[in-house]
Amino acid sequence: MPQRQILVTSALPYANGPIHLGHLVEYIQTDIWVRFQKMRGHRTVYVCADDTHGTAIMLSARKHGISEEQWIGQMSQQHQQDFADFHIQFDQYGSTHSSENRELCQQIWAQALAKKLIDSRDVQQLYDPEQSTFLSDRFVKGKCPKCGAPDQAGDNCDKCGHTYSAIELIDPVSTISGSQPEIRSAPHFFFQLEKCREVVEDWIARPGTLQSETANYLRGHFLSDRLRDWDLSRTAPYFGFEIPNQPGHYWYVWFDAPVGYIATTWQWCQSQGENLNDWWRNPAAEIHHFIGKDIVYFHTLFWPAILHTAEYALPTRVHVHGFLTVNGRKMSKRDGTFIRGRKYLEHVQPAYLRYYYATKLGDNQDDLDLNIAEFVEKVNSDLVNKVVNLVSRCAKFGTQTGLSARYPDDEGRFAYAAAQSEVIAAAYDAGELSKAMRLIMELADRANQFVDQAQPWKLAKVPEQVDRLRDVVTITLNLYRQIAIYLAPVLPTLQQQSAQLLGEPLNDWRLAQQPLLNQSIGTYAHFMQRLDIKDVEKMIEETKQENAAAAAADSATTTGGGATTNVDSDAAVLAEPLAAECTIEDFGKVDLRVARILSAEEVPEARKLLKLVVSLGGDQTRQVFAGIKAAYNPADLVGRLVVIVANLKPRQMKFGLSEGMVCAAGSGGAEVFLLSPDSGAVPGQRVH
RNA sequence: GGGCCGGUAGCUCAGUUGGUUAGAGCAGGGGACUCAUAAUCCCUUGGUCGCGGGUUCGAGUCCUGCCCGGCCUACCA
Repeated sequence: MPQRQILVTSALPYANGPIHLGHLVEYIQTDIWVRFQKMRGHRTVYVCADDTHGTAIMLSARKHGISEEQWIGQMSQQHQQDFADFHIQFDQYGSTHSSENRELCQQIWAQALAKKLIDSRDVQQLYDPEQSTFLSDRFVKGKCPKCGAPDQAGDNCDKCGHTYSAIELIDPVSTISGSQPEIRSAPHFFFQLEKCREVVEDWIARPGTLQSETANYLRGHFLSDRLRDWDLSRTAPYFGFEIPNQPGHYWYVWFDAPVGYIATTWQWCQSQGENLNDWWRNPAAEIHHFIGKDIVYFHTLFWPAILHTAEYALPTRVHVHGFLTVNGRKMSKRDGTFIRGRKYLEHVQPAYLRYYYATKLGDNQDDLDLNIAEFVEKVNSDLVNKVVNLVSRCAKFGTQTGLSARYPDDEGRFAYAAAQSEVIAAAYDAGELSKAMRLIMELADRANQFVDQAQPWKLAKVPEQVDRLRDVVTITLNLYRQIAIYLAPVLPTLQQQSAQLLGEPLNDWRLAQQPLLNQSIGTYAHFMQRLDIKDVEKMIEETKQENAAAAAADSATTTGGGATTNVDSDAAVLAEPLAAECTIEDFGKVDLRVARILSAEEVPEARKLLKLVVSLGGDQTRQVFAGIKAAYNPADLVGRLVVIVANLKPRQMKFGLSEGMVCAAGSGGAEVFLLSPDSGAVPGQRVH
């Protein structure tokens, strides 16, 4: 098999919110595909980056009172931690706000200008005078100019379906400030896509470039007509790259975002001593984009046109997937189904989601439903009861006997699974992950059937049968080993555990062709635990509560203009009057940090204390005794974020050393309320 | 409004260019076994293939109308 050279990207997550289970459909799918290609021995590079520009990010930074750079910096850190914890392994993770990206954008822009593809003309737009910003359609509401329906966004009416321009809205209101926007005119720069029609049409017609539904969609919706010009610019204030020689004008985020794919590849090349042109201007190298169906047209119309303009290679294939629904419905904050990756990890291991998604993903754009009951059943019945069970039921014998020196007659079972190698590989390669999973589970069924027939538990009772027992173990573990290899792209942790037990790395697809022999077997400890639906339900319940709390807090801040009456009693502040004034320097002496509770346990001899171990990120942990026993159940605390006084002088207590203090409000006893940061905060961040 | 996609057993899905009594996994029912994480193995009950027309010797598969769901519809990210 000739070695392929494959560059793979996932869509760039927008640096304006945490990674949720919907995002993960894509990253997990891509990561599985990449791991598979690497196991097949192909030279594969997987790059991704945070998408950091645009009005929304500018506004978020403003709202939190920090610079855009600070905002996207902490977002990026959070995203990368989430990805790593779901075992998504990028070769390079960058940012669109990088010097490499700016330079590439400038080069591409210069070529577009030189080829006379950029046109400039005035555009009328709504402007928020209070916030001093132009308003994109999503930040304005008004009455539909056609049917008069209230509260419609700036592009189309969801009541009558009429599409219009934001300046046509009746009584428009800025959703940022609540003020009445004015109409202002400003020049914008347009990319003349129609001039690239032939390039795009040829590219779409290349076999393998697109799934048929994507090609149909493009032909039916765009290419049947004149391709409209694409507005590539935005007017200040905007967070992004300023256009050279055009002060006050910025590239629209969708211009510089996909260029981030190249920029991040470039960063990787620099770190590896590779040449960028070997990946982006090399006809022998493949380029694969994985994206969701909502951003198809950016990747399949503008992007190939831009690439062609700048004389880069066009993508080999754009893999488009559908959206995630939960229990058959759109993810919703109110239902608690808008689940953050971090929240998932507090309750369930990443391997289960990776496997479940794999069983449901094909090479199509159908939405994928995360059905909670099915999720639990599938994980338990496939992974625990079938696959891991194979090891679980014979490892004990294997530890006693080791593996035979010669592979025994197994009536063609190993050979069958070895022959399935290419069928399974073809399914992986085509993105038919659900088919690959089905084929692999069939192998697990066959192996379990073998064990039932061979009855090793009976052989183990007869000392003279030890040779036969060793043979049965050899067959079973080799059949299991093939399965572990085939599942390795999906379940890297299982791959490692299996490798350790078998004393051999399972990092190459071809290993499934030859049995492992003459090997001693380590001691087995459960590779996976059965999943309890209660854990999943708890995850949803907590998400629901957090979202409700966040929504309440949000509405409290946005309606804080005096219209709402404050009904809180003054009892608390009277009970504990304010302390004497302190200076900012005084406050600075107290180092408050966000921390995650790693473990919580009762201190039996203590009346009020719980012993907590909290993490400040990395391997920095603190042991803290907190007087919250009456108010909190230890099991409920594990995983949650709290605020601690991190530089408090350690204090030796009867039960051990306390290295900090957990912040809480309340009068004491059962009336104790731990402080939690809003979602987005990560352990180690200082509270200012 | 327009475009694309989907609608197959209780659930999640396979069904290649139309061809014999429509398949799998899970769930349900019965039995076996006891090595294994209430795991495993054997047998088994479930379907007017969204609805109505049409083409054909023959339609889940092709055409057409309708119903339901998802996405897109361009200075939205």
